[in-house]
Amino acid sequence: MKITKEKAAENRQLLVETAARLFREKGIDGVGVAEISKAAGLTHGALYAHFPSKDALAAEAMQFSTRSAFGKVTARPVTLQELIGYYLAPEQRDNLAEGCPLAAAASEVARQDAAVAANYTSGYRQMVDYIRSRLPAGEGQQQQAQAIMAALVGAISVSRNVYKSDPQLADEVLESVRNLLSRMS
Amino acid sequence: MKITKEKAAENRQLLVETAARLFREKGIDGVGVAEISKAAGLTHGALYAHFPSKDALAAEAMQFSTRSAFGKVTARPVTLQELIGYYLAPEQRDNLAEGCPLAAAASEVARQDAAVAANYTSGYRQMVDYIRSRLPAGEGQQQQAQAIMAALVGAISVSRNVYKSDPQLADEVLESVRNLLSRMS
DNA sequence: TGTACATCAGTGAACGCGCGTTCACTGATGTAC
DNA sequence: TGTACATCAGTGAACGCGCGTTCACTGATGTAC
Repeated sequence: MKITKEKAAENRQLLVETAARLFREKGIDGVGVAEISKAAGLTHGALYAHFPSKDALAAEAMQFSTRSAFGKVTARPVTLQELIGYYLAPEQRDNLAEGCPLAAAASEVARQDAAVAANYTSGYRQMVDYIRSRLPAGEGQQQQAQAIMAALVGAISVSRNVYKSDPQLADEVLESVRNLLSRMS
Repeated sequence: MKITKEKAAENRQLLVETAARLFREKGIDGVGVAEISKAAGLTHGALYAHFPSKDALAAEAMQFSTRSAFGKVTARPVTLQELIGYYLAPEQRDNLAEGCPLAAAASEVARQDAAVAANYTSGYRQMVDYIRSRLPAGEGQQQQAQAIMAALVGAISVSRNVYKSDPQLADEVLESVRNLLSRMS
């Protein structure tokens, strides 16, 4: 049952988007190709018509989710202050599936396929460049931007990890890093 | 072939230590009970004589590794400056198996058993308290300590993730956060 | 425009494999007499 | 101290299950005439 080229392209894109969501939610090793395919309304055989392997899909999903997260941040002009507030909101922490992949895969990427890691690195660089563009000109701009991005990733990650046993502590983590970064920018 | 109580206790401890190392190195979902048992010189059956499930072992391993990492940090009196330098050294990044579990499991704990998460939270609190004790007295001490710990976790995680595609960038991340935290403490 | 056929996205059964867990069994240790 | 027996840490085969991947097949689409 062949379908139109247009529909096939749609299905491919749907697989990437579904994978990007599920990988962030459950981890790359935490979801199978069957689950991804089913969630996209297809069978796993169809997935292999579009991607040579799960790793290849993971690499493309990482690219998609970094771009998508970056797009949300840069949709309209925001100050660094607003960016930090947006990134470290409890809603971001609780929205794993659509959140920043740099945090969602924080301890997983180093163990993944090289292509996945390469796309993670690109996503990180893109965010650092954007943060840098919002910093006052001067020496150490690049370093500051890198430190801010790393602190954001750490804050969201730790907040998620302690959330189940101590939701109040989880909120405090976000607030603390928000204050730390505000004081210095 | 029963063995002495003493030897059995040793074997149990060996399983915990081996698991703590392997879980940090490959992720909790990335190692099986067979691999852990074999690395400890036992069979998986023996593992189940000591622990009711892999989750139970994971919880104990998390407790062990947080304590062990904390012990290394507090072995001798150090300033906050030294702590940050120690934690954000490239050697720490490259020594996943014996490093800080708060970073090694950064994006994995939220998806794990509640007992694992609870021990992660205890470990985090312990580190925050220690950092706090090294901060100059004053308002916002607790917040500062939390922010520092989160930034440390983020820096190590991001540095590990970008290392494979860009080792130089990985070093820059560590240096940037080192500078950020130095400037404010 | 109508017909014949090649293409190929998608289906679903099957593959080998490793997972966490269970369980009957072993045999040296630890204990009771 | 010596003997008889209960205990239980550890072994290894087996369990059902889900994993990533392969492949023969289907049938509507797209193309060539």
